[in-house]
Amino acid sequence: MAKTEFSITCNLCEYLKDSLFNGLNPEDLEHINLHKTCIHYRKGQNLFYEGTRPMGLYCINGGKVKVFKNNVQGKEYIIYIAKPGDFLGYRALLSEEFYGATAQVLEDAKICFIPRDQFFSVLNRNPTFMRKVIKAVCHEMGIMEERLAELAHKSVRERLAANLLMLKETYGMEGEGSSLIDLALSREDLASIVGTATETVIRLLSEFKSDGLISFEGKKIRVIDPKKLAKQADLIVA
Amino acid sequence: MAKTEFSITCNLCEYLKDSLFNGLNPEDLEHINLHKTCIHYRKGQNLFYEGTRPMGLYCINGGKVKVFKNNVQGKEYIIYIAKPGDFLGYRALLSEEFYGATAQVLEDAKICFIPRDQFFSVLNRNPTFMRKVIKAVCHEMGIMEERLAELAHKSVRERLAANLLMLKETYGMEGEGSSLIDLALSREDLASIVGTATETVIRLLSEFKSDGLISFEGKKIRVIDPKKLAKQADLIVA
DNA sequence: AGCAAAACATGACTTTTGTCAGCCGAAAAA
DNA sequence: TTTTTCGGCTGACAAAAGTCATGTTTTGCT
Repeated sequence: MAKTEFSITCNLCEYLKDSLFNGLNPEDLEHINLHKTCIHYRKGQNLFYEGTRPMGLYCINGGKVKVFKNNVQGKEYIIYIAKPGDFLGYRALLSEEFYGATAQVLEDAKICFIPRDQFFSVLNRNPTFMRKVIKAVCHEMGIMEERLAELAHKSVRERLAANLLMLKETYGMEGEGSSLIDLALSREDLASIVGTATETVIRLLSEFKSDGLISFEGKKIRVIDPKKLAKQADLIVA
Repeated sequence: MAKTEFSITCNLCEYLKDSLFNGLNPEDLEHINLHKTCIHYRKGQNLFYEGTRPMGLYCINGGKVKVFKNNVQGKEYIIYIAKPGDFLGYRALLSEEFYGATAQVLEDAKICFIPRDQFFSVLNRNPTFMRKVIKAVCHEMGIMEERLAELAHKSVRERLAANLLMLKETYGMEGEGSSLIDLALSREDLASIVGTATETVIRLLSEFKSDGLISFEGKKIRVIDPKKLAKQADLIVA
């Protein structure tokens, strides 16, 4: 269970090109590189907890991490699932607040930690980088607004279908005519994404399956008919 | 129905102290001031529409504006309600995307418009201002995450109670022991905030009223017992 | 391999919420 | 002033989704 370190160099990182750090000048990237710590995490370990103070920024180099809020009864709502190349914990860091959610490793992960001060010093001397950060955060916010409206007005069936399509977009591995969602999600986690009860997800999934929209492959879901799924996600009414 | 201009100077604006522009150096504030246009809007007029390109930033100097998304059936979901001192439309402007929502005047308003280029030039030469913007946006995002989790797991009754308390915090005019929500909201608008049907809001409001939690004062709602309302907002189960 | 725990599945039932229809009263338009 | 429209309100009903109970399968552990 001991956290084991691993070593990697930022400017050689395979995810750099998709990351916010892409385009950062070499000296600043090296500054980040020298101060980061890279650690292996096992499934189930927590990166940070809701209500605690952020000490830095997490950068995912492998595996998957879920970020969720717990409600009074202990039920989870998953805000999002981070994959390699994603940053975690920047929201609270930048707003100078406590974490609003907990981050837990879903699949064994390799994660780099950049201390708060090092990140801020790079941020503060790079207005261009700042602009990129603003742009990214505002884009995220647009997605949030979308989800908010969806949650407010769509049925559980529609939301499940929409979320399956979303997961396919983000984690889909394309095969012939169908694509596999490369994420070992439990039904409970899926329910926490959709915002419903586990039993409801189970029932709807088996409906989708018998209607030939999806199939199960081990712990993973394969999307067979994205078009029909999209129909379920929108409104059947026309 | 003609839009009529009005005149105001930024550095004399009574809302400057609560605004993001507070602390901006005098030359930049004057730059904004010289390029802004200030217009009277009547109830029902639109500032901008979902799906169109942002041309600048709106700064509210009087009145109230609702920002909402329309779903397929034309049902609204109100993302938020802006009051004097608030900025509108910066999210899409900064993410360089189309507007994700529509802004419509709820109560006759006085609104200044700052063209895109003028705002960006001030932003780009003020890293400190940028940092303030990042901080504000990230704070907003935390609120969104909160609402997302609330929408996912709370019942309509809980959400209505929570939203009434929120509206009280933001628009409340304190009286002896009770506070009036200074916002002429229709039941339909309230339903669009809570994410439910108008009839449900009506029923719950009259329950809250007969339980002595709120009372009606013209078109407005008075919060009589915030404590009990908070109990309704959380979980009664304990 | 064998066992315990967790995840998945299904049925029965209840509760919540949405929808539809109709009514009333106040405000706006003619 | 009359008429129309709109917002608020209520009842009846249907549909959606949650809860509870129980059984089965899978997984992980020793």
